[in-house]
Amino acid sequence: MPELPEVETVVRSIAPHLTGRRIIAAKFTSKHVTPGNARRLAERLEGRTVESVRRRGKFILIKLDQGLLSIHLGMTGRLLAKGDPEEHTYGVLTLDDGVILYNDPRQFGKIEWSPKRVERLGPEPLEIGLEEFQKRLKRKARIKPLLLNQAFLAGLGNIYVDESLFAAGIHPLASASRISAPRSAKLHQAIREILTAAIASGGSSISDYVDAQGQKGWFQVQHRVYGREGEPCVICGTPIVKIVVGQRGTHYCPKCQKK
DNA sequence: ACTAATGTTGTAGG
DNA sequence: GCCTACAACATTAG
Repeated sequence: MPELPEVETVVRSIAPHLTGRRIIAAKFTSKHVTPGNARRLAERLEGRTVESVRRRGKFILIKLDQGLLSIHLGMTGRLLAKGDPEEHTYGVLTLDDGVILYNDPRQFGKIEWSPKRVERLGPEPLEIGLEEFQKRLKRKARIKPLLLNQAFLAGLGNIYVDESLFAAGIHPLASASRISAPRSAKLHQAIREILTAAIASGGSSISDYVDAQGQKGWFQVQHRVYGREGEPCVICGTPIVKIVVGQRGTHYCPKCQKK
């Protein structure tokens, strides 16, 4: 479900329910979502008070009076501030006021204590400056897999990479180092504008994504290439093409996006 | 039955 | 170290 805008929306919608709350009890029931010792993780959480909730890349970081809890939603994770446990509920936090549920049918998500993975993340796409962005682009890799690399930039996923490359007029197979300065400047701006607009729309709900209240986002209606294979390009009318790049479905306009 | 899905990680090879 | 392809994780929907 989750790329930067979706995770940001979840953080904003869950924060009021978590901040200042005390965790009375915790229970985790998936060896995939909570690898290692789920029981010990629960014990570490019980009795703790939540100081703040923030996002870093696609991670939800919950700062406690002692320690840090991180939640990554994987592909189908949902963090909900209401409802009852269901078939695929693998985490329950009982608060002094309220309950937080973690649902995840595919169990690709992760709930961890002070994860090392967060330290390896690249810069935030909404914070990096143009100069630094262009400097980091001087690499041999193809632009699409590079933008998906969380150590390069933290938070972009398949939808927003395709949308950003379309907006910048860059072919997904283009070599990053060969993108001209005006083009990379356009890409930098496109990423910022698209992520900002997506956050304002509450994210994109393709299949699973909802916020902490169970509300869907609406940015999917503004997608210009993602999920539009065979449909006319909104700029030139050429049918949108779908190929595979780095094992990921990749949508682009063959006329508007040149290598 | 088969394929693809908003993600990440580990391995192998160039 | 960088880059690429492939497999794996588990479930659902078309």
